[in-house]
Amino acid sequence: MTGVTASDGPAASAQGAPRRRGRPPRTESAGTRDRILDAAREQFSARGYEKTSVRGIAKAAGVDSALVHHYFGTKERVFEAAVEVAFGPVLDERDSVLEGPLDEVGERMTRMIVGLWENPVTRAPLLAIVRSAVNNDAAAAVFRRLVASQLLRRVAGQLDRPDAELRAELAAAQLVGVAMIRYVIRVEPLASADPEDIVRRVAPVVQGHLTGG
Amino acid sequence: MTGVTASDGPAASAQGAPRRRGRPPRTESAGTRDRILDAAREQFSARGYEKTSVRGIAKAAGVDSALVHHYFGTKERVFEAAVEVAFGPVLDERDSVLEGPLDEVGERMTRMIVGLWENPVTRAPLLAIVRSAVNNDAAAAVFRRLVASQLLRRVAGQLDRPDAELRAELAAAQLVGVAMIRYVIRVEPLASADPEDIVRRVAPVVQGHLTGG
DNA sequence: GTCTATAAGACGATAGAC
DNA sequence: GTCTATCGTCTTATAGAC
Repeated sequence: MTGVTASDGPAASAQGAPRRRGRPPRTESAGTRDRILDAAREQFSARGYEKTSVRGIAKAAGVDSALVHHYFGTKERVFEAAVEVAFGPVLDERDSVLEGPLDEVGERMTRMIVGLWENPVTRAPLLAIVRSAVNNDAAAAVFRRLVASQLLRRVAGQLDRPDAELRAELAAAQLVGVAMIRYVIRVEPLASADPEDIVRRVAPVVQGHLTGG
Repeated sequence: MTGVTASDGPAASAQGAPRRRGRPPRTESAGTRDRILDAAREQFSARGYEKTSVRGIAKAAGVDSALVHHYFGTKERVFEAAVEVAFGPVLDERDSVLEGPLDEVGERMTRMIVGLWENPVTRAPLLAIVRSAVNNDAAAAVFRRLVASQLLRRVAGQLDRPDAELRAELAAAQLVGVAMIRYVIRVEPLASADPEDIVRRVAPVVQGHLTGG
C-alpha cells in the first residue's frame, strides 16, 4: 500500500507537473499525505504514542485534524503507516548482514543497528517504535515483527545450534540495551561515546552470544 | 549458590516506612495512602505514566480522585512515591554487589538485576520506571538516579580503568536489553527462558564488559 | 480534497461542604 | 480525611459545507 519508503525528503517532488502557472494544484493529495506522515513520524518519535495527538500531527503538517482522520481513519493507523518506513532500511540491509563469514556476523549486525540509529532519518521511526512498544500492544507487535521475526530468526537460521534463537535474542538484547541507554534515555557517557568505539566494544560481545562458548 | 528468584515476602507495601518525606500522616490514614500507592504502582507498571490517570488510580483504590490529589498534590508526585519502593531493594543489595572478588562482580550484578525482575514485588515498580522513562522526563531522571548514579558509578569506582564508566554502562546495557525483551516486550524464547540459564549466559558477558579485554 | 463546527467525553486540578 | 461538584483544557472522531 504505502510502499513509499522515500526516505526523509518532504515529498520529493509532485508527481504531476503543474501545467498552469506555478500554482500548486489543490486537488493533489499525495504531497499532503506525505507531509502528514512526516509530521506523525516526528511527533511519535519525540513523544511516544500516547502523548502524540492527531491534532498535534495535523498542526505540524499544516492541515486540519479532520484531514488526518480522512486519510487514515484512526490514530493507530496513522502510527502504523508512520513507522512502516523503518522497515525498508532494515529489510534492505538484512541480507547483507546474513551474507559473509559467520565469525563476523556479530560485527555486521552491530554495524547495521548502530548505523540505523546514527542516521537521523531512520532514527526517528526507531525511536517511535521503541517509545511506543513499551506502552502499546500494537507497537510491541510491530517490534516483534521487525526485530524478532524478520531479523533474529534469519540470523538464528545461520547458526547450527539448538539454542540458536535464544542466542540471537541475547545478542539483540545487548543492542537494544545500548539503544535504550544511548538514544532513548541518554545516559552519559554512553550517550556521547564515539559510534566506532561502541561498535568496537559491542561487536565481539554480539559475536560471542551468537557463536561463542 | 543463591537462587536467582529473590526471597522477599510478597507484601512489601505494608512495611510502613517510618520516615517518609516531610509529612507524617496525622490522626489516621487507615492504610488509605498505601492503598492508593499500591493501585498507582499497578497502573503505572501496566500502562506507563501517560496512559495512567489519577482517576483510574483512585477508582482502583476505591477512593475519590480528589483524595489522591489531597495526599500527593500532582500526578508526578504520585508516580515518584509509587516507584520509590524500588529503591529500597536496590540500595540494600547494592553493597553486596560491590563486596566480593572482582572477577565475580559480573555474576553478582546479573543475579541482583535478574532477581529484582523475577520478584513480582520489585518487578512492578521497575516496569513502571521503564515504561515511563522512555516517554517522560521525570521518569527518565528517576532511572538515571537509580541505575546510573546509585549503581553504575559505584561499580565503575571499583574498576581501576579510565573507561570504567563506559564499561559499566555497556554492562548495564546488556541487562537493560534483557529486561526489555524478556519482561517488557516479552519476545520468545527469552521471555520463557529459565532465569538461571539467563544468568549463566549473561553473567560472563557482563563480567567481560567490566574487566575484560 | 480540504475545511469549519461540534459532538461526546477524559483529563488534571481546585474549592469547599461535612 | 473524605467527599461532591465543577472549571478549563485537552482529546478522538464525525457531519457536512464548499
